[in-house]
This record gives sequence, structure tokens and C-alpha cells, in this order.
Amino acid sequence: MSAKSSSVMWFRRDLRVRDNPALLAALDEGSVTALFVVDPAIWSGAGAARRAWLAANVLALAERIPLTIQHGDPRTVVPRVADGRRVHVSAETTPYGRRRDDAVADEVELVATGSPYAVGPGLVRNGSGEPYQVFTPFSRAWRERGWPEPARTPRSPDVVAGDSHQKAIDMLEQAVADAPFDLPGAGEDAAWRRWRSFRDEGLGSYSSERDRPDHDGTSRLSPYLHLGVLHPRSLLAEIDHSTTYANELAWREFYADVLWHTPSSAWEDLKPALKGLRYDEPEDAIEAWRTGTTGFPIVDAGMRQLREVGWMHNRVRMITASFLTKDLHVWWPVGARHFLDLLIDGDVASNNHGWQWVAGTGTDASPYFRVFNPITQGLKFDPQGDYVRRWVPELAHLPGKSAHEPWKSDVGYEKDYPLRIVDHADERREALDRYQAVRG
DNA sequence: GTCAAGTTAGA
DNA sequence: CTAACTTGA
Repeated sequence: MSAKSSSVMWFRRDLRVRDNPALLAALDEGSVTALFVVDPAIWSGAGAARRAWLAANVLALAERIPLTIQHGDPRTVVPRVADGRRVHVSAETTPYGRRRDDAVADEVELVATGSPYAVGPGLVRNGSGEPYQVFTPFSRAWRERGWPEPARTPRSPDVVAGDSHQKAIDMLEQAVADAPFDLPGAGEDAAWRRWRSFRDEGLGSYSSERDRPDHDGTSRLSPYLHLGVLHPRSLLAEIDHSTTYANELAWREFYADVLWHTPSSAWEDLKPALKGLRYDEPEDAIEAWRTGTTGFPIVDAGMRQLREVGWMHNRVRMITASFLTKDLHVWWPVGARHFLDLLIDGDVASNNHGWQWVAGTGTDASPYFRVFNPITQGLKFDPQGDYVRRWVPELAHLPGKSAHEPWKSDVGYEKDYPLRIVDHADERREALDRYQAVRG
């Protein structure tokens, strides 16, 4: 392009300046209007913590480059701001994002460069050209295919200030003020500090420590990856691709790929095999699950961690999800919805397919009869009971692993910890019976 | 330590 | 045909 002009960079799930190919593509055309649109369709459906986390990261980006902040339906706001100019984006791959972008592209020239993933969803195929349905072979092919090097960081990006909507800025600032608890540090610099600290101190022991909810052994990078404050390619460039952490990033890419091929799997069973399964709607028990008062220590600890900090250790996500679906026989979207309302890293692809993995309706040739035992899982992964005591004050007086089995202690219930709402052995059999019934 | 058990992907 | 699969009893 010879005569440099002007374009728009519309930020969505890529709230960063570093390693942002879409931003570079926009800058290649001349001066850039950097736009963020507070979309009521997303904003009104998000809980206070998710709104605060998004707002804090948008405002952090606005401190780095002049950001034009607007509010309203992107289908009308983006064309108005563009005013005939081209609009650059990172490709969005979720069902809502794709519908929205298709609609916006009817009104403006929308140019997609890159995506929130190292390998764009849809690009990894098996030998027959079909999408993978099982993680392990996907991850092998994903590694073999590879991805580009990180994009360069623009030194002094020519971003020009535009008209912001004061109401939109007020909404963001109010959301940060209304944060229900302390959030991680927002913005790219905080994200990179967390990455470097994890890379230098946590990566070596990650494969064994990641499964321990009582230790700080996870990366805690998911909230940044969720909003694109970090790009996974930036991280992969600094580590060995055979590491367990790279494999966890591959899970994220796998689920995005699955959702790309089957958008309906966001809220419906991916595999129809269990369509006829009988589900319950036990309102009181579901509420006990949400509030962390089921009487199963590891389940309650996880559910309270979720409410209190907007994040839950992944091992415990699986345990609590198994409890809702297998012990309470509740359809997985009920749990997926609750997680998405509260998790600051809640991502429709990873969250909902993780739920389907547990429920047995998802990918993976996983046995439908997999039922987590909440007590043995607790004893195995929180062997000293530290995690349970940290999140369940009614059990804080029980020493060591006895916190996992208050029913075995004379003083187990003296702080009013609730009795177990179900018998796990009974409900396990019930779950297996129901699966058998639909399989004939 | 062994078995229970379903599905996929690639040899 | 066989290995693999965030497991439980």
C-alpha cells in the first residue's frame, strides 16, 4: 500500500500490544483508531467478577495506547467508528463471535489476522482430512503442524485518539470499583510478570504440582489467555513444546477446534449417544452445590473458592463437575452456566467441553462410566487437607487428612459443617444404571 | 495389581 | 488390530 491512510483496530479477545498481528496489520495501513466496544450482549450476561476483570484489562490497555471506548451493539457501533475505513481484528472463533463478526462484515470491510490460538481452529486435521475427536492424536498433529514466531512489538504505534463514549468509560470504571474481591493484576505488564515468574519458578515442577490444589503449582495464566492479554504463541516460543504446560495449552487449542467444527456443542451434547439419558433437577441439592454445602469437603472447598476468588483449581473443577453430573444427575449445562458466570477465565470452548468430558457427552473416547469419587480424589490430591481447611472454615479444626472425612471424627461436625446430601456409592450405581439404560 | 469397559486413530 | 484414555473398586 503506497499512500498510507488510516484504519481501525477493533480489540476483542486480544487486549494486548505485544505479539498482536492484527494490530500490526492495521498499523501497516497508517494511523490507527484503536477501538473497544462494550457489547451489552456480553456485558449484561456476565457476573460482577467477569465484568471487573474485563474492564480492568480494557482500562490497562487504554493506559498503553489511546483507546476509543464505545458502548452498544457492534453491528452499529463499529461501522459508525470506521466511517468507511477498514477494520482489523483477530479472528473470533466462538459461535457468538462468529455470528457477530459476520454481521459486522456486512457493514464494513473486516480484515481478520491471527486468532487467539497458536494454530487457528479448523487447521489441524487427521489423515482423512477430518477434525480430530480425541485429544492425544490432535495434540501430536498440532505440534507437528507448528505455528509462526511471535509478531514483533510496535515501538511507537501510531494510534490516534478517537471519541469515546463517556457512559462506556463510566461502566468500565464502575465495574472495576464493584469487583467483589481482589483480582489478579490486570494488563500486559502484570501478565508478563506472572508468565516470567511461572516460567522460571513453576514450569520445572509443573507436571507433578499442577494436580495439587493445596499448592500454588498452576500457571494462573488462564485469566490472561482468556482475554488475549497474553497470546499462547508468545509463551510457546519460550518453552519446550514437549512440556506438560505446552500440553495444557494444546487442550485449550483442541477445545477451540472442536467448537469451531461443531458450534452447537457450546450448549448441546457433542455426541448424541447419551441423548436419552435421564436427568434430575434437584433444586435444593443444586443450590448446595453452588454454595459449597454438599457435605463433601473437596467439593465444597472448590465451590467456595470459585465464589470467593472467581477461579478454581482444575483438578477440583473436574471433581465438582463429576459431583453435579454423576452424584446429583444434573445435566451438564446447568453446571457449565454457573462456572461461566463466576470464573474470570471462563471460556465457552474450554469450560463447556471440559464439562462434557466429565459428563461423558463430549470428546475423548472416555468411558462413560467414569465417576470421580470425591473422597478418594480429595485424599489423593489434597493429602494433608490444606486446601479443604483453606476454603471451608467449618473444617479448619480437623487436622491433616481427617478434614476430608469429618464423619470419622468425634468433632467433625461441631462447627456446623453440613452432613452429606447424598450417598456417593448409591449415586454412583444410579449414574451407571442410567447410562446402561440409554445404551441398551 | 487387575479388571471393568467404549471409542478413536493410525499402525 | 492395538494402544490410549486426567478412573474406581
